[in-house]
Amino acid sequence: MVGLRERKKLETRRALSWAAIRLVVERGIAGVRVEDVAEEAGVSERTFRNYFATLADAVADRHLERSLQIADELRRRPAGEPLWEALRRAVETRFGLGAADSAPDPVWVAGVRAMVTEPGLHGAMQKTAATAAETLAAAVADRTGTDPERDLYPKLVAAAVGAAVGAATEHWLRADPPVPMGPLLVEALDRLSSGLPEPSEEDA
Amino acid sequence: MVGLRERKKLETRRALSWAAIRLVVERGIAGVRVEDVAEEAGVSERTFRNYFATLADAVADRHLERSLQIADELRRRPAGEPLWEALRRAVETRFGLGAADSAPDPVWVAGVRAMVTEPGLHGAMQKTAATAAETLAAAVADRTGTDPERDLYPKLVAAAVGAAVGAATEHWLRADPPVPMGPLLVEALDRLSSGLPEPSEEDA
DNA sequence: CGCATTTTTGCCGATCCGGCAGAATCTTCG
DNA sequence: CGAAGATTCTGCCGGATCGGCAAAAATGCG
Repeated sequence: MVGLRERKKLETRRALSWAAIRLVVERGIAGVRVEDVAEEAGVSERTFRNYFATLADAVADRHLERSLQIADELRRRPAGEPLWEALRRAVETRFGLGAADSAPDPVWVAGVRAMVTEPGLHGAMQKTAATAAETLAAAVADRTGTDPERDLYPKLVAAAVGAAVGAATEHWLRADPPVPMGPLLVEALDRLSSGLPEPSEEDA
Repeated sequence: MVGLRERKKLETRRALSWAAIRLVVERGIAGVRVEDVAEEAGVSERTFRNYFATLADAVADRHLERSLQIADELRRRPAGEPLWEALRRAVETRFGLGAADSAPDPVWVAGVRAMVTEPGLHGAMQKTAATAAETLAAAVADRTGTDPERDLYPKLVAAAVGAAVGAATEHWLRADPPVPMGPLLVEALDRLSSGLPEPSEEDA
């Protein structure tokens, strides 16, 4: 039972985050004040601060929400499925933007590009990655019967997956001509689960 | 030929960073103002800002310097050595604190603990990791004859190694009773280079 | 020593940041 | 429905951050 309150809160949060993304894409982070974002979202500056500590956090929030869904999706995969298979599917489902058939939301793509490009956003992005990794580690631990507190394994897997997604994203943004995201993700994860052997020859 | 100028500049930088670490360990990040750090290091607050954008950056700077050395060390490894062997040695050399024989610097350990513990430092730490990963990726690319711009491989490896070091560090800090860092690092990297297979049974 | 270059510093306005308390809004319960 | 209770929004405010600017100090060089 989600009351009106919860819903409005989430609405405000998303409105603020989207406003922050739009404005930062438009003017660059240096040209955006917290006040501007608050106004764009129709709340006071003080309210902005009730939701986010910094402008960068607001920008990164949409990315965080997406990232956290990987763990959700992993838990949703059938129990019998091998871990890396499940991880690949989970990541593909939640991050496989830019498929050949459906064009991704241009605002979102511009937003991601800004997040990767603007140095002022890197901190928040990395913090996002860390949070997502922790959540994913818990899901991996549950699936593999390990303990995040005692075993190195789940956090290692989570961090490695995060690294793979990050590397794939960066590569995807740079790609010219554009390539679909899905295959890049699959390639990165497959390499990971094969132990990252040195590429034998030119595999351009 | 490094002039007096260069040397003094580096000295000031390190003095500021160490001062920041000491004070943050002592009072927590919330209890430290930039002004305090500047005073402790014997320079003006404005000068602090010539070196670091934020207090957190100053704290993380020693860690950054260490992290960048992994790439140096990798380049120093013999060319014939397999990549993962070289990576393991490089990481072990630069990060293998807490060996059974020599106790690590307590101030440094407390500093690392603070960096991992204090949420206010996470952003700077992650930024550090990202910078180090980029540098390491370049070294990996050189060694494997790949191109960081075109190939996914070097960044993927660098990010994965960073993840392994991070997971090992976190685990090391939590370990009670304390365990030496070296073996943890080796374990993490070996698992990586074996494709992170699911742990078969209880391997407590 | 005297000049060129680089670094340090004080000054200052814009902005950030978060505690506080009252107003506004939603929720629960009689 | 209406009042009490809980939560959120907002204005106010002072301390701290942040970075541009130009004068002063330190360093390097001929």
